[in-house]
Amino acid sequence: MYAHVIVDIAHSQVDKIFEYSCDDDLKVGSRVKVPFGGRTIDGVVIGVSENCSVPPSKLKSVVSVYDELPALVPECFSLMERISSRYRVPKAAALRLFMPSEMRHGRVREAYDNYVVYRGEVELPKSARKQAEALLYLRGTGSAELSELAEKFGRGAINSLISKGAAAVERRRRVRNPLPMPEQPERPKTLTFAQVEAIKNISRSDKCVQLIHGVTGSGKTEIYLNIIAEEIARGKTAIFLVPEISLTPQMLAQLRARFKGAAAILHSGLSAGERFDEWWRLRSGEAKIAVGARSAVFAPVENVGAIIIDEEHDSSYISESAPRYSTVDIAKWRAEYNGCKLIMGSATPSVESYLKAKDGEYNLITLPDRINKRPLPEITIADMRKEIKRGNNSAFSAALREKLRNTLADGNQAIIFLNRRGYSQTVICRDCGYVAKCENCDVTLTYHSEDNCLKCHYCGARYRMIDACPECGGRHVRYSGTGTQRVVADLKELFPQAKILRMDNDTVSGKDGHYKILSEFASHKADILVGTQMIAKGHDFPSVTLVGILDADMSLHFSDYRSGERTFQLITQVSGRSGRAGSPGEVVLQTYCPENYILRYATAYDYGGFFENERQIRKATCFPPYSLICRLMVTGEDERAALAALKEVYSACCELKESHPEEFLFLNRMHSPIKRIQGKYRYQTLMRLKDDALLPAIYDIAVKNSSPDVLCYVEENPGNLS
DNA sequence: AGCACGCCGACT
DNA sequence: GTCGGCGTGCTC
Repeated sequence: MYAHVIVDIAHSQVDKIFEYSCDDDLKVGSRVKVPFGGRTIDGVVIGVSENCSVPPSKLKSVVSVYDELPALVPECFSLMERISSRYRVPKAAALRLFMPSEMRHGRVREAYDNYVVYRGEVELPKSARKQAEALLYLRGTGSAELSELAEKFGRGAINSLISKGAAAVERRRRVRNPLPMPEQPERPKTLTFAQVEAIKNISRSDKCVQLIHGVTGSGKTEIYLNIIAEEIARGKTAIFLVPEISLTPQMLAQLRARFKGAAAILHSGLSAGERFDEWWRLRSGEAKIAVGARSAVFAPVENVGAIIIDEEHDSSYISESAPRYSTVDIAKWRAEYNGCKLIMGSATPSVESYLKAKDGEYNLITLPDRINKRPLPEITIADMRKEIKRGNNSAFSAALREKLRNTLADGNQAIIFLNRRGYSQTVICRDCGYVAKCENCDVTLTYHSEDNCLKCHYCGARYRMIDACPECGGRHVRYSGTGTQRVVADLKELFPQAKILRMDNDTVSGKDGHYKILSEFASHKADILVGTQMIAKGHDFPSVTLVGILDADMSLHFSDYRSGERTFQLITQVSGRSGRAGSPGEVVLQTYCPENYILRYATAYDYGGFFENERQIRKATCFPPYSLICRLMVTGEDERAALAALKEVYSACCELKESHPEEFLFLNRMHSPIKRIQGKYRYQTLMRLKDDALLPAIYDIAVKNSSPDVLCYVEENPGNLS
């Protein structure tokens, strides 16, 4: 037999099938070790054949097979083909998506513990006190972990019992369980009429993609869980995707209560071992539901009955490193392959998806009310220009302060949202205007008070705080702008008795970081949660009755066609954290431009109005989804080499424009707004295209001009243009 | 991607 | 005379 192998080298020159002789029982999908150019490397068997197309002189044989059960399910190969051709990456790069990275090179394995098992009584000398104690204990428990026994009774005593035959050592598999929690009681929930109707609507629909537009708190999660339960009952599996970090304690508890061990978590926060074990639980069929962030769309499940993408609009569903796949694309392909439905949900669907639903490509399900007709929180606009005129220079409007005081007095919780980490935005010299910048990146540094230093939020570099201006020697160095740290400090002064938690990139470092902060807040161990973007997503905190949005218009001023959409989504999502249980919630939205139409629609919870307005603007100006923005990035440490590559790339794009003038709405080359990140210069060719017809050609230009020292890549409708 | 093979400059 | 620079080419 001959194995057709893709070797684990993601390079165009070896992006082909290599043949090896192998045993007759080698299964397609197996991970193997193969000799390759004088060394041994990993590969994946994508097919086997009776005959061989390479000359015998070249032929070598498979060295070893990693797993009994082939790691890859058959579906992977069709996905591999589509990914590698759609995103122009070598097949090996596409294959890597299907396995946790730690599994490559066989770095992680199953974990085992040594157990001591009781075998029976033996005659012990009177003097052997410890042995007698240990034996008594062991008789009671039947078996116990070796390390635990050794600690209790001494390793010597245990060894003696083993040699006398009273006990034996047994190796037992230990399945590493991420975020272990006590057994969750099943809480039977009766569905509302609207939820039942939504589920019926979905099952009746003959369309592949279902879009649930449901206001925050309308009970989308319960709909997902019911659909999953139905599919599991039919013997199918399910994939449940949530945005990057929103695998909240509540969500986990619900899943565990409902599905027990049938749910497996795939998440970047897991340890290598935990991810390995969860992955194999899915692969072996023991677990049926893959829950996780975008990479879980590649979960090793067969016979998929439903794929769910919660918070469909979230930017974390687009991969930011090669292959730059869209999770929705992959999910559609998998749904197609399995003949199942893709169910996407959001309170603020992306303009693109909502348009597809309106146009009839997706089935649209609308849930206009919160559960039990609970009202959406009322949003009060605080005009910060007036506050300043009144002499209030603090970060908090009078209205927000007042409402915070009341909320705390009532024993409720509040969330304060702002989009800026650190203590203050930056330090500026009042004498000459000098602003501290990172040496490796073209961005200003942010002051962090806890370690009294300046940090770069792009590369993480730390610099000593300056007390004099390095340019002019002036001593009037001042902070400007407010960050989360500063807000916490100010709040502590205003409300010394309140317990305040901060959640941003600085405080959630490490495994389970988010989980810890969120569960601390959820169990009411703090009164106020201050945070960035990451507190906006899908969390359910029943006692939160006040949400303060400190800089609502910050994201409005980015020169980006999606800034309006993002601001609307952000305000709606953050507001949705308020008043989810008993008492009605409130929101204070602070802004310097209260008349802005996006803020008007957001405060009125008018998604329909927002969408129609936005759609007309996009159509009139020819922006996505009525066109495709394509950014061809050129980055490298050597500025001259990068510029040379940019020139090549740009002239290739110009040629393309000449042969297809009707496709191009815009074409230009330029510096990226941030000229350097982590020591790499960044140039770009920016295009706006009528449709995706020329995409393959543009990917081609990027691939052809990439070299070891200059990286070229394509971004489609990039989320930000920094 | 690695690691061979291969052809020209400054050293024990 | 050789050691080593990294330019092309191949890996079943």
